[in-house]
Amino acid sequence: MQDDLISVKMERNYHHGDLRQALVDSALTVLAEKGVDGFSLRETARRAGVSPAAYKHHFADTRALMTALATIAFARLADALEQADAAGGQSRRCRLGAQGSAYVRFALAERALFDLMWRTTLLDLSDQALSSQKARAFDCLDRLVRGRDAPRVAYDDPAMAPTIASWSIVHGFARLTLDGGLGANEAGTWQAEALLAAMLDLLNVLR
Amino acid sequence: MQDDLISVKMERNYHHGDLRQALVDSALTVLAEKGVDGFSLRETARRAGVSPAAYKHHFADTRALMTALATIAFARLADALEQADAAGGQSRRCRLGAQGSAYVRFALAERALFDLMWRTTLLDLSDQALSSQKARAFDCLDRLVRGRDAPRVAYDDPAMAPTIASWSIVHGFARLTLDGGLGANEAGTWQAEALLAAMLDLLNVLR
DNA sequence: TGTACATCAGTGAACGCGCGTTCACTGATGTAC
DNA sequence: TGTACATCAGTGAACGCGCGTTCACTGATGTAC
Repeated sequence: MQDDLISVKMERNYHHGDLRQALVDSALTVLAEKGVDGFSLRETARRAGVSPAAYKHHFADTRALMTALATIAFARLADALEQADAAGGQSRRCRLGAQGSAYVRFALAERALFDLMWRTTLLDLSDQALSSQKARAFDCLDRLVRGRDAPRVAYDDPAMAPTIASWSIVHGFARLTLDGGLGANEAGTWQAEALLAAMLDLLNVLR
Repeated sequence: MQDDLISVKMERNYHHGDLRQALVDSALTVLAEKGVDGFSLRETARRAGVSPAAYKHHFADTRALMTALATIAFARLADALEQADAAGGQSRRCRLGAQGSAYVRFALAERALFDLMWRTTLLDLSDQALSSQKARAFDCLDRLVRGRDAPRVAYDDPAMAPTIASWSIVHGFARLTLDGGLGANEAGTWQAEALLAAMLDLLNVLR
């Protein structure tokens, strides 16, 4: 009863309560529905039931909002990879398969979010939160492939080849599947999982 | 002298001569300069020195023009792959390296064109010329990996795994390099070639 | 060879669109005394 | 506890933009007789 009154009051408040979160939520919805190219800030405001100028108190510009969304995306990806790694069992080969499969599943399930993560012209790459979540995802794979205690080296160091090869193969497969490079995969008949497993078996990356 | 008069006459002609080709040419320029997202038909018309409506006699709509550009892109890619394959020598392993390297070089050199090829929402996927050039590129790699006489099978057939794994690794690497997934590669210090070679060596795809 | 006329390939002004952002504003909240 | 006032978080109308496309048109070309 009391709660109802409060929540009604909050909904009708001139001051929103947590508009920032509400904007992020509806932005995620709009993004998922319309895709990266169809995304619009006005539509996001509309969904949040708020005027198109309201967002300015929470985000400097569209880029800032997009960057927040991409940060969430990388965080979710990192979560998925870490979870898959933990559930992957003892064998490193199995864990590699589990991570790769989680990567592809994430890309296929969250297509627009996955697109946004790599549409770097739309993002603020100097954003700390973004790059730290991105690093979290990368490190999860790198620790598995190169070993937990491998020294940190530059991305273009030859020692990185196994990690980058693994990342490339799952990333490339996800992109080709999403972008129709591999024929018609609309019907869902595409055996992404099985094929991916077969592909990772071709990769001499562990040991 | 005669030629000069003729060419001057042609330039000033109310009728253009070969507007279709001129539009394609300036579209390629605009695309390279502005990228896929910054591309505009009006700008293309401006560059061709022609009114914004003129294109209608040669292309049904923007999508048709984009599709023509993507077709050219796939044709160029297929050319590059075939050439690399021919120059790759006897060893299949070397030819694989040569094709992979050509693929990545194409992507890095023709960034906007490479982007467009995979931006399928902008293209008319039912276009015959487009799909035949796409197939040319795919077949070039497939013949090398699965062998010249391998039976045609569906893309999601397990027998396709080696071809798709190879394609995925070069495609993924190209995309990650372009999209900054692998750290700052602006300065050109990125050793794409060497790293790619090391990666392909990790792939057990031939024999 | 000349003329009438249909067809073709352009023009350029205009339309309508949705966008991100600006602006002056207003209503609610929090604080000082 | 009550009041004055600064601050904050919204409103909603308006601006300017460039876009793709439409429309009625016009100038050049090709063809029939």
